[in-house]
Amino acid sequence: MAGRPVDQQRRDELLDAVVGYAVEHGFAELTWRPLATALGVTPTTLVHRFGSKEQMIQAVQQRLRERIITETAPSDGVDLPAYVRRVWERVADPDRAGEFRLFFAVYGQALQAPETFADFLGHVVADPLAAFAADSDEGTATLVLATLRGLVLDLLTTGDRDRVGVAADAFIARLR
Amino acid sequence: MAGRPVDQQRRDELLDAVVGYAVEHGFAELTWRPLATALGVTPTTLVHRFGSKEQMIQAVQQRLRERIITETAPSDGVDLPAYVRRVWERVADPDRAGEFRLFFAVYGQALQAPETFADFLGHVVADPLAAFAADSDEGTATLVLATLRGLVLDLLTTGDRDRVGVAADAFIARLR
DNA sequence: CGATTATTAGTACGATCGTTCAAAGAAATC
DNA sequence: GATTTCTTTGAACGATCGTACTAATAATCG
Repeated sequence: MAGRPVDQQRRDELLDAVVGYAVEHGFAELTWRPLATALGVTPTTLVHRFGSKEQMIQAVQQRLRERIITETAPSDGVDLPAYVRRVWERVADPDRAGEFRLFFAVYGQALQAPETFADFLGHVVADPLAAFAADSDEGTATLVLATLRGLVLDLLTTGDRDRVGVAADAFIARLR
Repeated sequence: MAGRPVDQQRRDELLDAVVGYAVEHGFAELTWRPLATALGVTPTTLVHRFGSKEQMIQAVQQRLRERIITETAPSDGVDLPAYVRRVWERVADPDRAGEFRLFFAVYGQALQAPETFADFLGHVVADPLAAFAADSDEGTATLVLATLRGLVLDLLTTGDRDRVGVAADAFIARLR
């Protein structure tokens, strides 16, 4: 008594397309009709797939976490400065700028609707913190995470790779 | 040939009320009718006062900058560590948490709509950076700003004042 | 006083929002 | 082949959105 099986590949493909649309057009413009038009489907298809807009948003932020937060780990046994440098090079990658802009857009909205984004807020600090704390103490891990996030914010705002790069180098050098 | 004079006090009062509403209800819920109802006026009053919703948003983010970014300056001649500590104590003030949540909500949206928020993005880093750079070099100023912003993000997310406070202390101590 | 401008209100318009409903084709099991 | 489940569609609903228009009242200048 099993009907047509779930097409997981199609579901992942749809979610990735939604995230891509959000990266391009902004988190605030994530509405059924323009999104569906851009994806070449009807709004009903998206509604059926995600259930509701809030559930779709939850799926998007969860995928974002997978793409961004999980990128932090693991350290592969190298020492902390080398580990932090590698993470920095990843998060400062210009190809990732769109993803991080969306990340901070979701983050900002999450801070103003904590109950709706409880999942996001529960992991956005705790997960990378645990990764950094494995190679240092909790205070240093907190500092590393905060500094990296702040530097990325600066980079996304000003685009000044030279100045921000110097600051990142100085920070990493001081970790030794 | 001058008619009734502009009531600047009333205008400031209205803008402050709008910012207060945004702090409470979130940046995403900033729409004419619920806002007007909460403020005890009609939507038309707000439209006439601010011109359009986009102009109102611009006014809100400008007021936010005045409240938050300007709070960073000045250093009053004390050395950098003492200056940074004083700024940290201000931005970590629990009474300011609502304002900073709104700040990061606006910031996140600004990153995804740079042309609309050009004013905000043009000042959000440059202004405090100039304040910190007056007492240090550009690299250190960049690092200080990024770290403070990141620590505030952590604090708003987790509320873990102890852990974040330890990290802030360690950072400031390392500035000497 | 008359002219002018600011402030506030009431009404209404078109657009877009999220969501629901009925229905058709596709892919699996029995 | 009948049944079941997944996928997708088109049409439509009520609600809310930003905004324009008209008008009344208040405060200033000439």
